[in-house]
This record gives sequence, structure tokens and C-alpha cells, in this order.
Amino acid sequence: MTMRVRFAPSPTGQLHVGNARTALFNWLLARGSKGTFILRIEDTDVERSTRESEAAILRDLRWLGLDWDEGPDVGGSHGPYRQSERLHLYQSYAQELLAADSAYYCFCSTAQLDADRQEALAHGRPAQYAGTCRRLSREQTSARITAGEHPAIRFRIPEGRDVVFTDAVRGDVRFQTEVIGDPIIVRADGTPAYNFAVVVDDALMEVTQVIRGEDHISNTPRQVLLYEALGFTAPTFAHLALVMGPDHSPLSKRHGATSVAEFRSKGYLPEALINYLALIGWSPGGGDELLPIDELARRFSLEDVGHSAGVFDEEKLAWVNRHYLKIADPSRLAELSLPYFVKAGVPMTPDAAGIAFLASAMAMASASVDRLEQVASRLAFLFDYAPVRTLEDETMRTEMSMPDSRAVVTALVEELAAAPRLDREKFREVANRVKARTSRKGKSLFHPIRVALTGRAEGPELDLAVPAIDLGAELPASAGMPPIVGNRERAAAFLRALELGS
RNA sequence: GUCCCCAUCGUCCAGAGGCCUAGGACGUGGCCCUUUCAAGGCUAAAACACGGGUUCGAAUCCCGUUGGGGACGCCA
Repeated sequence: MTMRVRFAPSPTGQLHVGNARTALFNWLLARGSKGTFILRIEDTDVERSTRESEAAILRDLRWLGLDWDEGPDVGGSHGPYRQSERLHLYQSYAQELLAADSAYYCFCSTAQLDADRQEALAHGRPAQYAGTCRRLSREQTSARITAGEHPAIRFRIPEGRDVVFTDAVRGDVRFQTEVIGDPIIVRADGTPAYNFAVVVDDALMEVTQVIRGEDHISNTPRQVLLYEALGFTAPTFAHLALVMGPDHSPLSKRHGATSVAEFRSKGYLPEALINYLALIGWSPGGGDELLPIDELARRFSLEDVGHSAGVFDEEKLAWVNRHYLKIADPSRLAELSLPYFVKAGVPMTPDAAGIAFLASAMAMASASVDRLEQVASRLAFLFDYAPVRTLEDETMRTEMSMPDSRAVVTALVEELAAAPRLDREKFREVANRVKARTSRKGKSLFHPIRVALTGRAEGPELDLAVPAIDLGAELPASAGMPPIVGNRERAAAFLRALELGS
């Protein structure tokens, strides 16, 4: 039998990184063993499900590179893949259970149920369904229905049984049916409830391994019983330990970013997020950590998945991201960083030449930054040069007004007046001549040059930054880039600003 | 409260009875590189939760305690 796995999100919000990890583990298993990866939308909660979040989840999954073989948008032989489009199926299986007396109508009100739960808790009993409607006769039931009541349908959990299932990551897990209340399988409004819909769907879609979060482990015995009552064979289950925040509480908003969309907008690369997520609760072995997704799939195995919850560590994510930033194609990074420039107040709509320029500038930014978001400020000196503003800073003005610094700037202006466009070598020549004229060297030579030419006290290596400035200054307006002031003009403007200020 | 799951450096993993004076990675400290900030290289500190067993021998097996997490919804 070929392997079939699925990821089944409910479209009630953003794709959470914890869920993304669940999707990833399913995907890795499928891709590592020529299996089928199914995407199913669990939208039976009509109140909270939206098409917008379904679209967002699909988009995020695609961004991560997790593609599916069957799903709501691509179809497949076991569809439809939205639970809201499978209602008739649940209806007919519910009738079957009712007919076999494996299920029964329940008329209990929410208020009644709440009261029962309080009562049970108060007496130290498990907070499960009291069984009020369990023994209603067929006559009583039909009488109440004709009278206009709208009952839900509950599954009858058999008494006195031991339910054991073998979890692929944990081994045997055992529950006594005494601690399991009869679950609702169809709500009063006719829609199926989770425990029922998953079983029907996983069975009909011929899912062979159900890999999901540990929060579902206590649902599993109910589902195993449901498979049995429906005459289906249960799949293999695997429950993944949850992803926690730094304080070991479930990862949530107060810990910072939690959704895939947020990490994307902060400038993490999809391959970095994927690689990092795979490292929580699993190890590729051999001491390797930085591996592309297909290699991850090749090495993945459920048996090697850890049993304990893992803390999401954004520092380590950043380290992984730095790695992928370093090996990424510069023009791809240039494209990807566009939104961050816009957000930083540097609007641009570059053409091919503009992108090529940005890509060439990437070398001095992407290797020294955690995230794409930071590229914009790392390269801001190219587009935003304002000596007067720079000298408004007290310490900057004091520093640059010193005779030594001033001499360097003056010499720089004069040398630049005679210099052509600066490339790396030309810049070195100019720097050397300034050095000879001022007999300044090291920091006292290069620092003033840096401030004069970039308007900043720190930034990328001047060897890279200075040529980039002149390269950018030559860009035609048609390149769609903000105007870039050349080195010669910068030096002159800086000296003027310096004289004005003193 | 009841049931279930889990327990190695601050964090993520390796370790499947002797190879462990417990290994790697992130982070942290130090050093180096360096015209700045980063990045990078090297290096150091840092853990088997506790208590009982089993065994010639336990981080590894068993039991208990403690701690953490999950579930107990007409949410999924």
C-alpha cells in the first residue's frame, strides 16, 4: 500500500509555525517515501472559518515550498477536499451509526452540559459527558424530535474497554473507555464535529499515517473506536510534541512572531524557516544541521522524532537564515528586499538595470545581516545622503570638526575632483594619496572618509561601499531607482556643510 | 480534579547498558581578523531533575516523586 499522509488545517486564522512544522513533517515523510501528500481543509466550524484564511494558508504553504498532490485547489481522486463540501458523506455515516445504535440523539442544552461539567469537577470525577440521553428510548427520541427539538448526535463509547493504539513516535498508548465521554459527532445544526469528520475523511481518503500535534493524542481513542464502529481500519498515528515559547508556555503572540506570514514579512527566507523547523524535535543525523529540504526528506523518519516539546528559538532561526542569505542568489535577494526599501521610505521600481545594481550591492549587506528586513538600513547610505543632517549630531560634528578630520576631508575633496568614477582600485589610490597628504592612517584616515562619503559612522567595508556609490550614481533615471549622489559630490557637499557649521 | 504525554548544557539536538573524564549546534564570555558596525575564525564556561531498584556496570531498563505540557467543547 502506498503511503498517504495529509495536513488538515482549519481556516480560522494565519498558519502558525507549529502547524507549519506539522505540515512539514507530513511532507517530509511523503516526499521521502514516494508517498502522497494531501491537503484537506477542515472548515466545519462555519462561525470561524473563512475563505480568506484558507487562501492565506495555501499561500504560506506554497511559499514554504510544501506542495501537495491532492487538495481543494488541485483536486484529486479522493475529493472533495473541503469538509464543507462533504456534508452528505458525514450525514450518511451518522445514519449508519444511529441504525446500529452505536450513536444516539442528545437533547441536552449547553446550560445543562455546563452544569454537569461543574458538578463532575466538584466531585473529582473526569469532566466528561454525563450520559443523560444515553438511554433514551426510540419513542422518547422521536417524540421530542416531532415536538420540534433539534438534537445533536453522540457516539456511544463502549463501556469497560481498553483502547490501545501504537503511536509511531511514542509506542503504545492506552486509555480506559471509562474516562472517555460520548463525543458529539453531528451538531444540532447538522454539521459534523471534528472527531467524526476526521475519521470519515481519513478513512475515505485512504490516509495511511496521521501525523498531527500532541494535543490530539487524547482524541485518538475516540477516533480508534469510531473507525471500529464504522468498519474501517485505523491508520497509523504519530503525535508530535508541541512547539513552545521561551517560557515553556505554548508559543503565542506575546512571544513575538508566531505565524509563517509574520516571519516572511520580517525577512526570513522560506528555506531557512523550513530548515529550522525541521530541527525542532528531530535531527538529520551525522551532526548536520544546515540541509536543503529534499535532503531533509531523504533522511526523515518518524521513529527518530523526539518525544518532548521544543522551544522555538528565534536566535537559532536567525543563524540558519544568515546561512541561506549567504548562499542565496543576489538578484533574488534584491527582488525580495524591495518591499523593505519602500517601507523604509526609499520607494523604488527598478528595471533590470536597477535590480542588477541592487544585486551587486547585496554582497555587502546580505552576508552581515540576520534578515532581509535589515538590508534596507544596511544600504540606506546609498540613497539617503544628507551631510547637514549628519553634522547635526553633536558627537559627529565635534569629531569631524577636529583639524585632523577636516584635513582628511579637504584632501579627499581635492583628490576626488581629479578622479574618475571610483572602482575598488581607484578608491584605494585616492585613499593612499589622502593618506600621503595628511599623514593620517588607519582609523583616523578611514573614519573621516566614511563619514564624509556615507554620512554614517558605521556600515559596510568602504572598499565595497564607495564603488557602489559611484556605480549607483551612474544609473539612468529609467532604472527606476532613487537618485544616488556620487562620491565627488558627496565629499564636496560634506566639506561645505562642515564649513557652514563652524 | 481525572486521564494521557514528556524529562541530557540557558535553548535545539546526539547518546538506543560498558566507546561518556557525556558529543555537536544556537546563544553567552574571551581571543584573532579588521579603517567602523556587522560578518567570519579559534577558544572557554555550561547538562544526564530527584529518590529507589535491576545489573559486574545505567544518561541509557523498571518503579516512585517532583516538574512541565496536553486533553476532558454542539473548537479543531
